[in-house]
Order: sequence, then structure tokens, then C-alpha cells
Amino acid sequence: MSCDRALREKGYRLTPQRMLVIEALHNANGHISAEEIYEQLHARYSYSNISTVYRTLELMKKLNLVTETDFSEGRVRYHVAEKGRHHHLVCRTCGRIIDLDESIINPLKDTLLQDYDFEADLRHLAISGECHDCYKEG
Amino acid sequence: MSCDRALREKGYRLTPQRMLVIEALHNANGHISAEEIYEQLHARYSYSNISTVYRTLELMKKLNLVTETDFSEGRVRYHVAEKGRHHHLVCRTCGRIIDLDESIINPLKDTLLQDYDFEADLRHLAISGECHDCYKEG
DNA sequence: TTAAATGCAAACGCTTTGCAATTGA
DNA sequence: TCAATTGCAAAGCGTTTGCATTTAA
Repeated sequence: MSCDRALREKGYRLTPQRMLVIEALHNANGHISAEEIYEQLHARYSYSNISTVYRTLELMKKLNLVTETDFSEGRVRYHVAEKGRHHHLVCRTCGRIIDLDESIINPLKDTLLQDYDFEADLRHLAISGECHDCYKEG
Repeated sequence: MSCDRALREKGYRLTPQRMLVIEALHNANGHISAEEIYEQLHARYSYSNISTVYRTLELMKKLNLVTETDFSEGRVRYHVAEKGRHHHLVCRTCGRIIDLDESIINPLKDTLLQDYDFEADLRHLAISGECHDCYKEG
């Protein structure tokens, strides 16, 4: 279901600002920060505000329409939930981000459930480390 | 090797402030925040400052004497490296933290290295989710 | 003696909030 | 109509920084 409809169905208003935030999220290739969303919003709607972006993102998180990932950059990045679950390998040296399929993590998820009775929420994991090129040199 | 000696050997001074920061880290049962370290430091050394705590922690991170873990609390927590590597399951509902042995994560680490040529830094992973008691009720 | 380390106060960067004005349904 | 939403400005919070002063070695 589209984010637009999801908002409406829960009784929330679909304002121009919210539409543009949703559009920025969808157009983003990869993960996008609140600041970047705001830049796009502001370019098309100059009398808009970053607090609206944060409020919209908070709402969308609550409705499970976006997920939040912390790449340890001092700010958090957002991603539309419906684009699928995947994970990230973040190279601490060159900054490269390698996408990782959910299936790689599933064995761990299963172990945690069986051995620890813990239902892990592994929707967007960012694993830090070093990529091949960088640790070859280090 | 003790943190005190490690600092000395690298040519850094062992100030009273640094000793108290190290002591707070060692006495901490589990993970401790900069603010909590500062409270202990300040109680014994009233003319001390939180910026010293941050500077000491930064130095100790650089020397691999402490590790940093983000429990998504809006602040980061520290832990002496020599106390051993372990991971955490954080229940998003009741806040309970379950310690997890490193060995649980090793298969994933191996997979990432073999399949992705990625040397993952999994020294202190915090995995969010729900513990048995909470997801039984949810 | 002197470079390293500290205290202080101010700045920083991301995020949140109170409130009056606006607006979607 | 009128509660939901917004813009604005200011605050909040953890963390960092510039600089004069102090201090460990």
C-alpha cells in the first residue's frame, strides 16, 4: 500500500508538505537524512520548515512506513519500509556502503529466537568494519 | 594490561582526572555514559569538567581501551575493552538488556568475510527487539 | 622546563517543542 | 466548522572546541 493511502486510512491529513516528504523518500536512491529531505521540500515549497519533516518522519515511523538506520554519522537516515528489508556493511575507512540481503542475517535471527527467546528486530542493521580494499592496505 | 599502564606506555600523562575516569569505567557494572562517569568524577574532584571526560574517552577509544555502544538512547555508552567482547539484546518494550556471548555472532562474521570480503567490527553490537515476556503479551 | 592536559564558557549540530496562525476534510 | 497541521523561533541535549591556565614528567 502506498504511504499516501496508509496515512489517509489512519485518519491523518495528506498535506502538500507530507506528500513532498513521501516523494523525497521514494525518489531517494538509498537512505536519506532529514536535512536532505528538507532541502528537496524547501526547493519546491519555500515556506516550509524542517520541523515538519521531523514530525512527518516520526509519524511515518509510528505507522511503520519508514525505517531508521544509524550509520554513525551523527544523524539518522530514513528509508521507505516497503522497499524491502536489507542490511548494510559500512566501511569505516572509505565509507563505502555494501548492501546485504536479509537472508544473510536470518540464521542469527533464528538462533536468537531459539536460544534466547528473543524476537530480534533486524529491519535495518548497519554493520561497521572494513571492506576488502581497505583492510588489504591497513 | 591495565589502562593506566597502557596510557603511560604510549606517552600520555596519567592525571588524577584520567585515573578517576578509568576507575569509573572499571567499577561500572555494565555500560556507562559520559554523564555518569562525570558524576563520579565530580563527586570526588569538584573542580573537574565533563569535557575532560569526553577527551579521556576519545583518547581511550583511540588506544582501543574502551568500546562504545549505541543503545539508541540518544547518547552512547562506554565499556572497558579488556572486560571482553560481548553483545546485547535490548528489549524495546521493557528495556531489559540480555548479554550475548561473542560466539553467537561468529558465524555471521565468518559469512561476511567469506562472501563479502568484509572484515566486520562486531565488538559491541546492540540488537533491538522484544524479549520473551514482552512479545508473549504483545 | 615545557608540551600535554585541564577548566571554563561558548559553540555546534541534530532534534524537539510551545504557540499562534493556517488548513484539509 | 474545527481539530489537525504548520511555520517560526527558541530551547534541549549530548558533544566538541578555543583559549588561557595549570600540571605531570
